[in-house]
Amino acid sequence: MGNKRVTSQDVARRAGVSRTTVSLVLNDVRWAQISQMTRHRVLQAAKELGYVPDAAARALASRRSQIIGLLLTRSPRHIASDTFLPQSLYGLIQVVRDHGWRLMIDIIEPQHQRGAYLQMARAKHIDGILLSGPRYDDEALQALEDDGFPTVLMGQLLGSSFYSVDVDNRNAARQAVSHLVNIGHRMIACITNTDLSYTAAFDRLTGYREALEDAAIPYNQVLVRYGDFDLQSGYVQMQSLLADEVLPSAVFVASDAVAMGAMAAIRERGLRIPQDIALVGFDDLPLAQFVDPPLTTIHVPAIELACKASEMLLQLLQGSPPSKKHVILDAHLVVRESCGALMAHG
Amino acid sequence: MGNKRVTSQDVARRAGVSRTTVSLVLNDVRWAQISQMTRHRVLQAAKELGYVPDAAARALASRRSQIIGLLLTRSPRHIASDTFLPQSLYGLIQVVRDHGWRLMIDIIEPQHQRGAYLQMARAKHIDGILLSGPRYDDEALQALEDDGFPTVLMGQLLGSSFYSVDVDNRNAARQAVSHLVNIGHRMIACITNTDLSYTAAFDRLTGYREALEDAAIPYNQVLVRYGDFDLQSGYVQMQSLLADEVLPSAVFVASDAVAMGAMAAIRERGLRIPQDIALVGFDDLPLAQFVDPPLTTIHVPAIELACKASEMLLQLLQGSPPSKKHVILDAHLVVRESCGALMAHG
DNA sequence: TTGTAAGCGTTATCAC
DNA sequence: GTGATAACGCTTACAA
Repeated sequence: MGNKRVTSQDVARRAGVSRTTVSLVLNDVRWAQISQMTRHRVLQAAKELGYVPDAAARALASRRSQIIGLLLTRSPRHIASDTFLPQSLYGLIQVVRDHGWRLMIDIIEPQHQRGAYLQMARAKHIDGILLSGPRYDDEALQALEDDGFPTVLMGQLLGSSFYSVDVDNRNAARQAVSHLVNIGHRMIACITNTDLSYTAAFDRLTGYREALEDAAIPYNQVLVRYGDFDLQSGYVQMQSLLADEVLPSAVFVASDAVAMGAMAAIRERGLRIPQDIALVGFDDLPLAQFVDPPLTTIHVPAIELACKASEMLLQLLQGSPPSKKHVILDAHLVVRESCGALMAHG
Repeated sequence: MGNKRVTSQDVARRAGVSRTTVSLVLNDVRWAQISQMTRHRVLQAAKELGYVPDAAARALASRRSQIIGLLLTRSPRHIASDTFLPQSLYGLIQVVRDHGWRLMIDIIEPQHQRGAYLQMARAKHIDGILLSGPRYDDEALQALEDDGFPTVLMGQLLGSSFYSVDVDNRNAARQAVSHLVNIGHRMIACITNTDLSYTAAFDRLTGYREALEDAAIPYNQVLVRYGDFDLQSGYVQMQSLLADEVLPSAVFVASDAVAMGAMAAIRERGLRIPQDIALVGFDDLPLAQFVDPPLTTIHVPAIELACKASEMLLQLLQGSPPSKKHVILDAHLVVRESCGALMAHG
């Protein structure tokens, strides 16, 4: 209808006050004591005119955009099959919106665009960063750290000063593999979720090694394969495992998505799960309980993780830093049917 | 390091030119002919100083934010299990970023926040909207249309003037169901992807009805169930179908995710796919070919759809409206193993 | 080919 | 309690 843009000036005029007052009222500034009457008049006028503050003007003047940047550090093609992402988004958007902020999303490719973090940060497009999937070999992150830009990691980076939320990948993996050991497996292969420059991948593999060590089973590199986030990679790596002379009796796959690819390869080969090969996954995607057989896996509280991370970042941005720098959420084994029961000896 | 913010003024000073020139060079303004030397000096200075234009200031002055809003119209809990979303994001982010824009994401809940579109639009937070999952009962959309706010629908809304990209849901569904008919099924149930206020759900159900009609099979409402996006809903609705006295010999499930829930219910009941019950899905998620049995489904070019939609919106925003208002991409049946071959008669 | 100057719509610092 | 007024950092007519 009204084509001319409604500004705070218009509201001020209509309410018979100054723009300052309008701003004070609309931003609910505490220390500025506004009379109830004035306050009401302003609110009324704003409503009648359908006034919506201009985001850019506000950002420019206040020096904060009220936007949080969600940065995904994976190659774009991995995003497409990232079944974990929707859960994160769910948690994030909820929290961010409830606080009156917005979410901007971008992908940082491992190889290129190293400086992309800083680009968004320095352009003041965003006030803070939520970084998913930190990598050990990410130098640009260092720059963020030096700048002291408000950042919360979804994941972990040992030795960095970033706030972070994560599960204990190492111990969870250890738990998963120990489960396999406990039901009698000794020939246990591993397919990682992705390459080891991702901290989560590295930690999960470490957990695998530790569990073997606990059971005095020698670590055998021949039994390890490297997944690459998606189903296809699980399928291919499992095929590779199945091509060896001697087959593992169980496989720890450090990602449910990769595990589902692996399951397909096992079936295709005419083998049964868990009778011929037992499988443990990691993530507990919503899908995990619906596949055949239902996947025994590590439950990662994806939504909770996202919520916690965004809450921490918002606290940081609102001047009340969270007490804990590193939050570790519980991840635990969920036993379903892909491991079977106790193995027969031999 | 340098703590004071670098402004275009600083760059201008260093390059020995005015701020205007800096702006002209950095924005690559065509008609303003800048000498190669000046141009070079400015670029050099900007680089040396690590200058990054302030997003808010730029937006305020130019009246465009260079941000595209991706609005998802589903209830937040559906987002969590939306395995389609990652593919869309993949396409979107690619295109948007390649054009130098950014992506802001938000969820519009079916019930609340009707005005949320306008909020973001009027705040000029975003220059254009990409709307995923339009619904027939969405009144707020009308306001957008009246405002003439640049919008592209991922999906369709018959009778609206919005630009849109979609597949032909009706015909694809018809194709899927006809396939079942052709291999001998007559008792064909349907589980929708979600409730019928979503245009895609409505159209797919219509396609189902049409295929039955083509085969002179009466439409039987008893055989229809309503899914709700996620696996769980497929599981529950399939159970409901299996609880009837007489079982269908095939089910058309209008979403792969829902179909996977259905598969679990069928297995749990001790029935085999496709021998006892044949299944056709819709979407062709990356997962579809890896489940057991591999799912026969309608392939929807998700990434292409997202790319196309964002390209159209960008064209719109850059003043060169796409020639076609409504783009329909090809969706076709992919035959895998969840339907089996020709049925035995009887 | 480049510079001057007037906005853009807020917020924030003072006075009153 | 409320109102001037100066930033905020950039774009863009218009002038030179």
